[in-house]
Amino acid sequence: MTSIKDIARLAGVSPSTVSRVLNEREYVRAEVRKRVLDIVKEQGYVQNHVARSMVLRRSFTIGVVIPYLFNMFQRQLFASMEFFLEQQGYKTQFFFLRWSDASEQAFLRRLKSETLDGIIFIHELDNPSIYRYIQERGLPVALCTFEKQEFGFPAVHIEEEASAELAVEYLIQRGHRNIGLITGEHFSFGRQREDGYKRALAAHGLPYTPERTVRVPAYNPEAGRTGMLTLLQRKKPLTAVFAVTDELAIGAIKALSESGLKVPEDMSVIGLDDIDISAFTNPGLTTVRQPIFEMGKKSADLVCEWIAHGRMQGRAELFTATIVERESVRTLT
Amino acid sequence: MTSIKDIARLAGVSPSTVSRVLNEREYVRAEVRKRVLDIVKEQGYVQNHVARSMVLRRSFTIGVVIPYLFNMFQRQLFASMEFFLEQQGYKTQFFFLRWSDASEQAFLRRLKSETLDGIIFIHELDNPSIYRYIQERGLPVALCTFEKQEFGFPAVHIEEEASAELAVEYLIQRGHRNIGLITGEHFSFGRQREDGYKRALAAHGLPYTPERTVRVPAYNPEAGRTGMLTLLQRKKPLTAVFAVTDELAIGAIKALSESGLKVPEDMSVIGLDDIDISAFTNPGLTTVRQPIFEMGKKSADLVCEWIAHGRMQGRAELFTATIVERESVRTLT
DNA sequence: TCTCTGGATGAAAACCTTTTCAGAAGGTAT
DNA sequence: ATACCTTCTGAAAAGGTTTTCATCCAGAGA
Repeated sequence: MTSIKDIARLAGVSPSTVSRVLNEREYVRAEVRKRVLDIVKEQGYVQNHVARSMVLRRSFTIGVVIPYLFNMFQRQLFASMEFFLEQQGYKTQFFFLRWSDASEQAFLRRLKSETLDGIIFIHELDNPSIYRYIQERGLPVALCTFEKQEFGFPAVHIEEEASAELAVEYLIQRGHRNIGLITGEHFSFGRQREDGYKRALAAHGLPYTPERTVRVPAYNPEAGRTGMLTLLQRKKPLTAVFAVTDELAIGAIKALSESGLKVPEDMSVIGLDDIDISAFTNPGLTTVRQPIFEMGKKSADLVCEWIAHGRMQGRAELFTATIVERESVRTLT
Repeated sequence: MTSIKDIARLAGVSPSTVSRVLNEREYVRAEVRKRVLDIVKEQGYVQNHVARSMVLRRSFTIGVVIPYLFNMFQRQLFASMEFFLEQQGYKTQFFFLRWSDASEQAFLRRLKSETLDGIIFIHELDNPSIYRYIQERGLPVALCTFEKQEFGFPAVHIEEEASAELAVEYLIQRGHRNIGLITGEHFSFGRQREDGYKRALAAHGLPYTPERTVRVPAYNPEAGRTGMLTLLQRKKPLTAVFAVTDELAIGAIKALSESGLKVPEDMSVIGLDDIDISAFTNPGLTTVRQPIFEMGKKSADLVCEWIAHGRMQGRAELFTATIVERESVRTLT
């Protein structure tokens, strides 16, 4: 491997000068610059990133923390982040966290050993020790899809409760009175969306009946399917269901068709997120759209600006969610 | 940040000794080892990974090259790789490549500057210069879902042609004679699956009619949708369609339902891949399953073993695909 | 002619590890 | 007592870069 020394020798200058050329410092004669650049090109030399990181004590790498079994919504989110991070000259290092203490501990160790320049969370951690470490170290950070009041980190998210309310409101306005809820465990957005559901009910004087709520262990289609099945089994009158994520909704629709029920004729279903695939289900899923792409961009910008300015720039970035009408909701007459 | 020197000073030994303890070398008194370990724990010290990579000239990092707009199949694949790589003590660095020369060049530069220990491709590159560079450098590598005869790299994949043949054969055996094909551009698997389609037709004495084939610019649902629409437009008699990927098939089903056609009553659809979501479409997608998880594991193992033994271990790993029967294919009577 | 100024350059230190080599201490065989 | 192992330890070099500091040189002003 050719090093900066080789280039220096070949160009008849010192390594310092080559470094200056490569990093576009001033104080180097145009003639010398050209000679160096020519040799660099000729030799196909590129800076050794490891050595560079070591001396500069920064890695030009942003960590992105994401659940190991990330869903399609999170996938689109991190694709968007990666795109903007790359655009600004940063590499992205993904950390896929499992839902275990061991996994979080391993992550903390890597965090300490790895010289990241910043970090974005798309995954809400229960254990505060990691957030605490980040705060103490003053590492630039952004939270995406949730917030942590206690730490005051910049957070990028929609108004979860209001968005859920929007979905249920949509159902109520179309004449639905007996509305089921499929939600999941863990993560504040689950609770918040549940609260939004209750608030919408309350706003219209509808009673909250616990039998119409089912709580499943994950936010994926399979969980949505079993959730819908148990809801059906309880035999409470039901004309519509709000699933707190699109993936749950997709599973719910599957369960309904398995049970010989038609969507939306026999049962309306509404989701929340608007992931890509929701436009391709049968029937097309009516849902509430999070501006995924923009949220990814904003998160990336937030850490990059923090790094550039040396201190935190914004606090919270609230995005608004909007209804996407497709075919999974019927108007009752 | 505490360094190995701080630990050494605190423990009253030299940095060399601390290093020996940390790397579990022999020749250090049990008593000293314990003292050092205690201080390490007390100080929460972890080795600086960058410095370590520099002196060892390896990064314990494997690169995974994947299309920027990776599909759900590739997503499951790389999740599986990441899992096994992590298990063997490697970090994973993802490279999301866009479909452009600039993107490939940028990747090559990073490849040169980054000291990766190995690399896995889930993305077939047209330009041979990258493969050539890897070969010259002797970098451990594995190809997943395709192969490159000229380079002799280890490759993990199914028999593409035979798998496609299996799908079409399934259709033929259920009485279908007029079978459409939706395939995409780029990537050898598209061509190979197309060949499999033709071979199945030929094996049963059925004519190949170009009007029943449509080639779309991508392998995603939207492309599948437009593909199906043009197929329908051509008004050739058709009772079944083979989409070369599940995502295409999902889009095709959507197009059919938009056109008022029922699957499988009016048209049968079969895919290939068996991605997670295929079990949740309506109707459930009949498809051909690639053993995604195992293929990811095998790819990871291949590079890890290459690294461990210092030279290439296997050449090609062929996996077999199997039919997954769901509800999107009807038997003609 | 002498001093000053400012641009251009190189030598060397620093970043944090690992590893080689040499040496010390203690034991054993001659 | 000497020579020779073993086991353990530390000093120093090495890895590839950036940056500080010192030096050199040319031109300007006195």
